[in-house]
Amino acid sequence: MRSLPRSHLQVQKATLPATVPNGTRRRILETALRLFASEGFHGTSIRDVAKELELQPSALYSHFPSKEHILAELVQIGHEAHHEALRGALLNAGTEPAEQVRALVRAHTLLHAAHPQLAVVVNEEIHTLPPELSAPAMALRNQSAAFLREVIERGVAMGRFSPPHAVATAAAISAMGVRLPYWYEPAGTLDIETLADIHTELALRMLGRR
Amino acid sequence: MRSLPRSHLQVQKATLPATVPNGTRRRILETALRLFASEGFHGTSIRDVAKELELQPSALYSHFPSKEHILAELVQIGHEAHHEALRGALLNAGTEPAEQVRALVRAHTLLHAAHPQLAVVVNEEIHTLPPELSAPAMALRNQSAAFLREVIERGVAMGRFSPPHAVATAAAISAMGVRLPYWYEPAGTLDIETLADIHTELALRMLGRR
DNA sequence: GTCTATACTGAGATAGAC
DNA sequence: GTCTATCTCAGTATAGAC
Repeated sequence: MRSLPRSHLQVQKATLPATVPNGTRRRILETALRLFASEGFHGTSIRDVAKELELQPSALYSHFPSKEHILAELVQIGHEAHHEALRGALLNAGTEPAEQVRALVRAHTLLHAAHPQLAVVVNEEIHTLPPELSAPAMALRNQSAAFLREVIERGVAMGRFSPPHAVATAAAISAMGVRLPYWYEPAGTLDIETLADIHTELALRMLGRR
Repeated sequence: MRSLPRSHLQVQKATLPATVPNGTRRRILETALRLFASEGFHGTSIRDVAKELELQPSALYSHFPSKEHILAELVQIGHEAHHEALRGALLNAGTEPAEQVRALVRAHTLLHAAHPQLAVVVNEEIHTLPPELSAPAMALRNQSAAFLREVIERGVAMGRFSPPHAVATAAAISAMGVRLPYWYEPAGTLDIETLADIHTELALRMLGRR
């Protein structure tokens, strides 16, 4: 390997949500995920993936019709897990805007901390997919973004929040989670529950909750 | 083009800081920057760059010894501009921690808003460089990160700031700027001066300034 | 579902004339 | 400093046997 890896992302075992069934297909996805996160999609060849799995390159084509379809599946899995986590969090959060923000930020942060490689690949490589392969994920992404936006707008309307700018503040809150895989190391001193608490506190401070 | 481009990044003229002298070398860097931002480093071929410039591929090798060296130059330019902007801002900011944070966040945000493609390429592709080519930029990056970290630590020590966690809050403040190119469109209703004000306000709220 | 073998294409880079 | 021509290799993917 000639390139400079993302150090802690590379060594970590690439974790996929439990929703993906075991078997060769899952092993392909896990291996591709780790390599895509470390070397990028275009920087990883079908041969690299096959070698890691001790398979011949041709064997992969029994499971996926193309390398792009492997990426598309990862992108879809990531977006489904994210959307499901936010939806579930909101469902159990009561009606108070501050509680809803807490639930959303907590879920957003925990997911990015638990699946850092998936987050990196999903966010950096979705643009390399042709539109027909990325469309379902993009739809989910828009819905997930709307969760936070709507909670903030409702909190503002109810007089609970006073952010300097609703859209920019929503982006800032989301950015905390999205950037997590680039600096946070789960093996360090800061555990992910504490981190989620910190992010909820930062989000509520940005929103000027009263 | 088969891939889904980052819509507004693709159409925008790729801007390089004024420090890069005019000439063929600059034109190569600008074109490579636009293509790398849209298609990724590995997704862009030397032939793509040459075609866009109406040159033969071999002509590029009179200006750069390899494709990787083009990327390395862009990464270096980006890090130098960033470091220079933060250093200059801090120099003119007085001694009050809140003023220093304001200056740093303002510079950080303005730079990411003014050079979105450069920010994207620098952050997503620096890892594809071999360590010897990325080392100078990595050194600058560490110094730039230290600016904000030290101002926050000093503010905490002086009793001016009360962030829930200094490191995580510094990361959150930085993330606002880094994620800007992925959602902010300069052509829209939110001008970059207002945006910089919003980000400084958000940063100071996160820090709990009194 | 995995293998061996290979087709085909596009990649980065170089040689040498002008 | 740019051109034409070309080398060499690695890439995705397929054919057909087991």
